[in-house]
Amino acid sequence: MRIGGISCLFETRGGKAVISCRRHHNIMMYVMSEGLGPVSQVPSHLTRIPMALLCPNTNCNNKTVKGEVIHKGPLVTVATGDLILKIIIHEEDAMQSVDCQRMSINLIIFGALAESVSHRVNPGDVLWVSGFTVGKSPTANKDKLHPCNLLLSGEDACIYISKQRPPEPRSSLASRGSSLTPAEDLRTPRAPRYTYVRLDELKNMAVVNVYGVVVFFKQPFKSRGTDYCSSLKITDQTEHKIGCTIFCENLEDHPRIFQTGDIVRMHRVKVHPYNNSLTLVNTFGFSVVTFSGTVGGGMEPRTSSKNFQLDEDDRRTVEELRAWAACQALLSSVSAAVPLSAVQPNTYFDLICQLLAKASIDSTCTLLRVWDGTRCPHALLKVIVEPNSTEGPSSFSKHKESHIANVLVYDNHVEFSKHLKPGAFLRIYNLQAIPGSSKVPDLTSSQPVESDHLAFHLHGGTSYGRGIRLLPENSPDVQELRRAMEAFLDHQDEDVSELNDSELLEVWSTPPEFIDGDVVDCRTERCCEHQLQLVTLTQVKQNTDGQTHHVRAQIVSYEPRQLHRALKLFCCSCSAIKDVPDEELLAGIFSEATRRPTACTPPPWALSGHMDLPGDASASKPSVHLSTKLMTEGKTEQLIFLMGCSLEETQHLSSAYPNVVPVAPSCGQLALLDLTAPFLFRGANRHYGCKWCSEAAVREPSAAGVEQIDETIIAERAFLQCGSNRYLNQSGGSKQHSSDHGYTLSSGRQHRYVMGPTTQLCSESMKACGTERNQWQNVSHSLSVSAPSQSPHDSSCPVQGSGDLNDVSHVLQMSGHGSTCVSWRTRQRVRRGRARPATRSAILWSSNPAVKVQTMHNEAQWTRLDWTGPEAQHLTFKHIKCSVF
DNA sequence: GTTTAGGCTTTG
Repeated sequence: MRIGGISCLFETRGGKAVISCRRHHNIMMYVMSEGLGPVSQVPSHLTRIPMALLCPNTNCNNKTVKGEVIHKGPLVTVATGDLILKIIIHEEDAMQSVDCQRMSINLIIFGALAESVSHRVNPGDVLWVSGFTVGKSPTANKDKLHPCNLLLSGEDACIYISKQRPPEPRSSLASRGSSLTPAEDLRTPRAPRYTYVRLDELKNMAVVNVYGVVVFFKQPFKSRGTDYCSSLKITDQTEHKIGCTIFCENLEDHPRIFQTGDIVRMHRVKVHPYNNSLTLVNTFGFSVVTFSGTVGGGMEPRTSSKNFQLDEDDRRTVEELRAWAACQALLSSVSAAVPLSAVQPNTYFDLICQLLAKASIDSTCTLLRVWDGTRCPHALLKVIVEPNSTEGPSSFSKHKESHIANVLVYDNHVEFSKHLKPGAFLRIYNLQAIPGSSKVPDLTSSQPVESDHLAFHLHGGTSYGRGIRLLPENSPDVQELRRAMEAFLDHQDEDVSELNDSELLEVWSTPPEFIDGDVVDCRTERCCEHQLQLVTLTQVKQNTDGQTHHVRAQIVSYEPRQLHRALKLFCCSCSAIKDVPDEELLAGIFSEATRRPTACTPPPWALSGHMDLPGDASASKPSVHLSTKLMTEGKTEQLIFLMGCSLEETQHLSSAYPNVVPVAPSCGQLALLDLTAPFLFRGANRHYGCKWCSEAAVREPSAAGVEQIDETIIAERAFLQCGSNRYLNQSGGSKQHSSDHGYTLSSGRQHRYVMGPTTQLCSESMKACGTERNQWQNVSHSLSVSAPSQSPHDSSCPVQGSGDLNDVSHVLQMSGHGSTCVSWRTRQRVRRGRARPATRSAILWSSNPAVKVQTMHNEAQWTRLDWTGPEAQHLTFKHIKCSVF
């Protein structure tokens, strides 16, 4: 409703209308009283449209979308002062047949409406929205919600709110079993509910379900038995504090606690006596769900359970515990996370940060280079490490460097750190800030450690909850971190904009062939000590005398648009560079190979047989060839040669066997497939041969040969892990992967393919074909990058997600071998109420592997690159603005 | 239907 053209806030409470008008805000929000039927208050000219039917060209005139709020994000203030709020609503009464991804949708609300809604809407409320526009959701691949967003801004945007019934005064902890109203029973038949026991009513050896506020916790650590062990202490309104010990083999089954004050719901824990008190230990069927402890915060359950239930009573219980805990002293003394800007010397604190780079110092110490967008007022410890021992960028701009903290983590945390990737968001628990000099292990005298600087140490062990936790993207802490980083980057942009582009010689895509004859203004933040002599980039490239030139470069756009195209296969032997083949092409090569006549003489060193693939009794069985030598050494499964498998099946099997080589009959003998296809599958990583340098022959592997693979793999382990982490899954496990690739990768007992009892061994009449050693030397020479497949994510949103992009640049930097392509991070920014991609990315190629391309770490600033003449001949500039100086 | 650990008074 709009009154006299003045935008208003209109509420009805208990049947009474409350109208307030604000001249300067366009707020159209209606809070409907519970007593009145909400539908009757939504204007009749609005037609409800099911969420499933929403698409970017939907006609939104006089349409309304209804849904229950299942998530409310924080109110975000962007650099321009605009406000943005994201809410997820769920269409509860959608038809069963509807694609469930389309039943929940993001609402992006801008301006004053965002602020009002943020204050008045809570999870559980039901909204009718109108006056929206439909946009493509850039996060659909990630959040698995509706492929569209509803955007609410401007005068037409309007939200009708039906408030959730206020909590009843009774305690929901007491008697859940009888709390259903008859109406609820009739509407939705529910699974049996759980009864929760208060912490003062625990009976010895009873198996119970409990709720509690976390007052202490340790991250899961490896026990001496088979499991990881989590230790936590919880309390509730009874003020009893109960220790809990959770043993689970899988980390994801442990409570996902980020901080004290979080709320846990545990099912099936057993009460054990210990030291004159009671402890809860998980028992069969255990499951745990964790919620943020923030009053009014989101209700996203953190759990790995697939069938968990969460109803109104649960939400109420969580809110009651939140409200209760907020008034207790028990949590006020806990160490809250502290930004770098507020770190005090000689204190222990938690740091929420992003990992930028890491480097191993020695077997007991790893350096984590982190930042949180704020600057520590104290001088920070500098640790000098070899650039090639660093994972992630080895240097940063001076400005960014001043915001980076060096964290030294010890002992058990070293192991955990191995799994961290640059770009990850972390909470580091119980960091100590130590002033003064600090000895860092294994640093030579040429690598001095500065004194009187603040050093951050994460000591070994798990005492005081010491540990590191990966934070998910949707955590409020990460969102806040991102805002701080955006602020940093925005500030940086302001510095850059002071440069006058017209004063610079700009070169797009290719180096210029001439200079206008005018003197180029060489003002720059860097001073060059050499004599300045202006030359063109062409002259730089043609120069053969080895003179060093300085080139100033700034990225203005990026290529290729599809990120996976940024990865190239590079052959060190012949310097060939080629694209990573896409999945369709590869599938075709495998498919063609399976159709070949199978008559073939296996080599004499192999034992051959068949492999049973589950669920495919009618199809011809793939052949498998194993090395007799490896078998006698007990390494039968180290390396298998597979014939007659599709790409998908090969990928499946590579999750169960460490080294899988696809082969096909060729001229009656065993041969590798066309070398366009990978010749070795190692987990999620694929290794490619070079068509020009490698022979497509299969030779007998030896233990030495297999070790050679291992050496190669070990040498490249970090970058291989990168590939595997990116393309296998995000959950850290090795089980699922579906939509991105169109097939599922599985491992573990459940889906493991086995070589069944039908394996036939026929070792006679086989023929050798070559020596063993060269084959694997070829392997080490020709393998390059793990192959990403063409995923819908890449093709539709090439610049989405800094994580992916970080991965790419990371992979490229790690690829070593002279594969000199460099990529920069891009970032998505929100400005003036709209998401606007600010692309700062480029790829620089060198056709000569000997040329080491210098890295530019600051995507928005001019960076100086130094090359000597002969090296420059091999350089190609793409989509960067260059100026010689 | 077995085992693991059972905070903590740190500290390279």
